[in-house]
Amino acid sequence: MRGISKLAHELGLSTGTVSRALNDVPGVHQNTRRRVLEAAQRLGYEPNQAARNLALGQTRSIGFMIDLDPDTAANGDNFFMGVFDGVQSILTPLGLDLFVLPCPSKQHRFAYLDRLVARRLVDGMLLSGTEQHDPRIELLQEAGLPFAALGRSETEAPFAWVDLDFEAVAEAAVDRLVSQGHRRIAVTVPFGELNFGLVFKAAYRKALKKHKIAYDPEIVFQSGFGDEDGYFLVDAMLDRPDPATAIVLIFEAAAIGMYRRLEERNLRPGTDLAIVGFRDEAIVRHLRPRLTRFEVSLREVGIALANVLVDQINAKDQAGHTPAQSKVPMTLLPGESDGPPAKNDRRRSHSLPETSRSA
Amino acid sequence: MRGISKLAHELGLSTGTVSRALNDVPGVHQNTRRRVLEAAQRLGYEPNQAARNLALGQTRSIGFMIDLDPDTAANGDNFFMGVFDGVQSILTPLGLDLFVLPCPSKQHRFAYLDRLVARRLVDGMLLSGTEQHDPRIELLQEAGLPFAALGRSETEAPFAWVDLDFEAVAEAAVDRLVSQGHRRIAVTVPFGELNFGLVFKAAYRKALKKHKIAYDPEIVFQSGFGDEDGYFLVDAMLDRPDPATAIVLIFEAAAIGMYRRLEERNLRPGTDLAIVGFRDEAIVRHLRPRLTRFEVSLREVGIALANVLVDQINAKDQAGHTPAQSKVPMTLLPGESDGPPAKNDRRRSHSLPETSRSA
DNA sequence: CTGAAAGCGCTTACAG
DNA sequence: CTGAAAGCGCTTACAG
Repeated sequence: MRGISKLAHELGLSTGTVSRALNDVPGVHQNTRRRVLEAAQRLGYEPNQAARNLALGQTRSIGFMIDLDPDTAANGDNFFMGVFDGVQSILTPLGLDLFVLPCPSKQHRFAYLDRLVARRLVDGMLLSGTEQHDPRIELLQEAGLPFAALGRSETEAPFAWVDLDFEAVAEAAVDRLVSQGHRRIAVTVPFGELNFGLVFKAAYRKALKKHKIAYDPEIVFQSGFGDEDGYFLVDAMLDRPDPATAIVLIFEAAAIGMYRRLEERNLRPGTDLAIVGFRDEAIVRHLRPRLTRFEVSLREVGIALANVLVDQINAKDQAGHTPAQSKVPMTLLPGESDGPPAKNDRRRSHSLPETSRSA
Repeated sequence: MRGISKLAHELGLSTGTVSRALNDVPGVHQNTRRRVLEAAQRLGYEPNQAARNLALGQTRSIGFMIDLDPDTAANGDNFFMGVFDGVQSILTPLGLDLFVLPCPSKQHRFAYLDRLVARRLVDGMLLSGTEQHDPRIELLQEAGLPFAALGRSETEAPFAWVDLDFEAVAEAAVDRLVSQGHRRIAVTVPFGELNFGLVFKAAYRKALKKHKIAYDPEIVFQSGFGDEDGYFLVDAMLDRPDPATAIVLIFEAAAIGMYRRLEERNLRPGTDLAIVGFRDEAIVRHLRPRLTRFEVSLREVGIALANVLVDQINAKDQAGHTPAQSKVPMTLLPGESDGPPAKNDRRRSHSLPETSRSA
């Protein structure tokens, strides 16, 4: 005999009573409950999770799907740990466990999720790295599994999400650059289908419009998450007709590469090219001149995300429930990397050091 | 009706036969098997995980416990994603799922693990951030749950582990510095009980002995994982009698802070102070002068770790099985940050800029 | 080769 | 307030 029946046997009780005592079901004598709790404690009893899940039809656990794809993982690295902690701070008090489910780099995200969902492994799912059209969202909607996404998507039906306030970033950055005298402001967007690129671009266009600046797709640069992407960005930006005088990044690491390449070209960030960085991170904190960037609490992101999911779980089967959606604020940390445009443009040096990657 | 009984009903078969067909149990007619597989595919059937776990007494899944403790999380950030991918590459083909189990920053590691183990959530466990004495190891041994640790520990009974080859790092770094003419070589060790600090220090002492250099505990510096730790390290190193001429780091980010502080003091890494960095990472790749550092494949770490665990699982209940233990090689990437000691020591400037943190 | 039945360890109406 | 029993959805000896 093992598990709850062993415990019940030792106590001379039925498993039903023991179960009720353990689960705080009302209608158990106080003394009985005390005896049960004491014995459980003493014998180190914990209910078998599988049996409990089967009987209850739920798992009391939440999955958080992340990508191990090296392109985005480099980014995720400095992002998710903080988010997890925020998520846990909400879930743990509710008795919900968090399992992080890393999708192997070689596996298809949809197939990976599909299998997990069908196996009824978790009661709720957290998604990240949402794409413009993200079939995972429909999958979860059809499966009736409560979920919340870290990131928006163009998907038709409304769904629960939390996202960074990319609109605020675009507006604050453009406003600030314009007030410094910039009129030709470049931006970065991610490669591929990641939805935040769209969101950011739209907000950027809106901000330009506000200042009556024409939109020029030529100075919207695709970039990856690495600092080397910033390195190559400098040449791509400057070695073209009518180069921009400023750029707004939505990748943390890019600023590092940009600083390095600018230095190699004997140019100075903030003087010869204005740079507004993205998230405040240890890796950019010590750039000189100090990088203008945005602060966001990853813990708050996790908290918001967990709250939105819990709301979905509570509202399950509730007909007219509107999924919650919220943006986490990003506040500007002013630095000296985004000064006014240079009076005399010394950026087209003819004795440039070669970049390590040939064009 | 749902699940396997629904599937069986549609096919006019018993659940037993369907189960056997699905699980490749021999003794099912070929045509029957084909029909079952086809129907399962068509109806998107996946076995309920809880029911399967309960019937089998196993979960076919592996847990990987990580810490969300901010002190170490900053490190883990740039470490675990690569390791996960390596782990998955071994587990997935074996039909084992990986759940990452993040221990909330406020929760006690032992209690967190204890609960997971008692609930029989996984068939095997991967541990990280092992401490000198790590009670989690005994917990798992007593529970009889197969496990492998990323990192060694002083724990009595032998257990399965994979670790970075800190010995090779210490020896290669000291050899190289000595051959450049250094005799006074400092090292860093982590705060707290993390076991790799001990391992590294022992290897360092051994390497010194080889070169007949006396060990001086005064130049063994405790450090955290952040780049700011490197920043403060510079003053701690230099502003003392008889400062070391070289230092070996076992934290990636520290080099960044050191470079910055040295620059503020008008000193040059590699010329005024020799620095040997730790793991090659994007964040140190662009330091100039180029940082001498070590390369290790995180994927290989994950692969080794998963293999060691799988070996433990297979050997379960096997009496005389010796747990596998292995070190992942770290190979030197020579840079220019560790040149010979300066002829004239210009390190004690009397017009130092203040550090931002007062002493 | 297939089916009927027991069992995995819980929870929860239903009696008493 | 407590117990006996059914049921959650699988797997697997045991018959046939």
